[in-house]
Amino acid sequence: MSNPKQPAASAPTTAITPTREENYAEWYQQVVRAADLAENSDVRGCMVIKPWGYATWENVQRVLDRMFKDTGHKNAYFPLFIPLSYLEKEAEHVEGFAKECAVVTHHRLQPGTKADGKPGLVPAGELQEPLVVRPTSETIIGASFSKWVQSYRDLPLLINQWANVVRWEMRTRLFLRTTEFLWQEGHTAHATSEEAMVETLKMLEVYADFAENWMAMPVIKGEKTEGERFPGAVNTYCIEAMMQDRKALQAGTSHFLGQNFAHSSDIKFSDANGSVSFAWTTSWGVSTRLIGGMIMTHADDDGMVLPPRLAPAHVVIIPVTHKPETAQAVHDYCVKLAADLRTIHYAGRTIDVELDARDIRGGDKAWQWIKKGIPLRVEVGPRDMEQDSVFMARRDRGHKEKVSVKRDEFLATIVQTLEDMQSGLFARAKAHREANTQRIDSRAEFEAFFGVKNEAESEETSSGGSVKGGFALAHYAPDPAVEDELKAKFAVTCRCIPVDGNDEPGTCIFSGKPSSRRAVFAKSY
RNA sequence: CGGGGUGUAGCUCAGCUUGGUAGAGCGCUUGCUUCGGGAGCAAGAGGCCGCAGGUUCAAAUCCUGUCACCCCGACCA
Repeated sequence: MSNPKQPAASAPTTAITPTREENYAEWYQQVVRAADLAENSDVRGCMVIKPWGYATWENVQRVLDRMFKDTGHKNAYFPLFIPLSYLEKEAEHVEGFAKECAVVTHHRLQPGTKADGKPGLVPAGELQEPLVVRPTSETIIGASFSKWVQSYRDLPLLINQWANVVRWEMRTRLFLRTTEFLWQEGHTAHATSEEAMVETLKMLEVYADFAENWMAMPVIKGEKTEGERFPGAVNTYCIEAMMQDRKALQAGTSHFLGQNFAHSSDIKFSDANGSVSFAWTTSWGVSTRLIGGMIMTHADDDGMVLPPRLAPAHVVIIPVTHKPETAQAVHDYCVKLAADLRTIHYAGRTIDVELDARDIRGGDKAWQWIKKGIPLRVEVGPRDMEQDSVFMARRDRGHKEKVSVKRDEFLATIVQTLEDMQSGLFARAKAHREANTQRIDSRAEFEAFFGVKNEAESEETSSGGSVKGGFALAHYAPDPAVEDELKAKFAVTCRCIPVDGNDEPGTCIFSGKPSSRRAVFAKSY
């Protein structure tokens, strides 16, 4: 494939322009579009999740839902609308979310004159009390919990809901931060502080397990410092992943809420001795942001790369049928191959197959699937059929690197091949994180590692290849003032204080105070 | 809410300075030739130039107003 307009030495072409090196943020948008995962809606800040993206989310849901049920949780559904007064009950909670709430004030439209003087429909029937579109559901679920919990025998109460929420963000990006997004939120109530904390950490573990073993995205489990804590929580735990541009992505959170929401929602129970106590609650969630994490962890300059275990389809069969005399036979052969593949079990379901018999050119077709990130592509033409073999390409290898495999062998090894890709993706992502994680032992080293803010920004827009930083592991005695300064000067935040048990005494590189372990610092999404 | 920018075909944009009946590329439709890795040629469909005023014989173009969106900041899963 040569480009007549360019000299022979022209750079290799990529399916996505710009490349990650050239402009990471724009590359991300282009991958989402080229992979047909989602698109912008006419509604500001909202996205349309397209079938390929939604099917990926459905796989996330299916696997996580099983994990939640296996840990004793039940699904339920609570209203989209939250009375304003509910939100006002928990002081920190209001403060945290008030600035980004969509508020419903009317319940009817009627013909009238709009603000711009034109005739049209105008809101009528003002509500006595405005309703807030849930930015999260602690308060309204708390209201139910207070009714459901009377006795210690009602505890623990382990509930999850799959829902949409709305947070009126200033700046949005597909999957990573949209005004409306899909998520799950777990809400639990317990008799003791200890039990609630065990739950909080158990679900953190579930998230880490899912991220690493299903998304192939290595994560660091840790606790947030005060400034990054969920509004109203006593402790917030998180999983943090490193994206290919070395920025951190918070991929999931689990909160120990203490008795804060039990107080504000009046969740009380009588214990075995007949004395009344407030319950201890937790909440935890992951969202469609995970899809953004998958993209930024695995995708390359040719588009999406899906971890096989969560891919909407594992393999696409592309019949090569441009010779009319063999077209029908090839097609029949492919239908049979698809049927046989669909009997094979993999990662909790059967192999999902796309048989792409569309009447478009083969090269174009193959590239569409490359961009969508399907793990395996197999071409079957008359020559392959004669030899009873398929021509297979893996998405984690070069797009020209194809091998002829006997049909039986292909069927016998496909599970192993997919698992191989799955673990390969994880290993690659982990190696990238480790290569860009540094132990930092002084403030000077820290500043050199991240550079000053303005410098970093100009680098980002021009050549992403020289962006400084990554994960810095430094001793730190938590202090909000220090974090404010780091954010202002370096656009760096304390991502978390890891809970991996690797305690190590030292001194804070900012204050010189004693520190019992290293924290993770990074630029973040 | 501050600072910058942009509204023209489904998408990306040119045209505007210097007014003269609407353009390109991609995509789409049809036909022919191609076809084991992003095809070529030909024909075709598709736009009240964001909206409202004004200037003018004449406005995508100049003027005024307005709305929307985008980017940068403050805020965030």
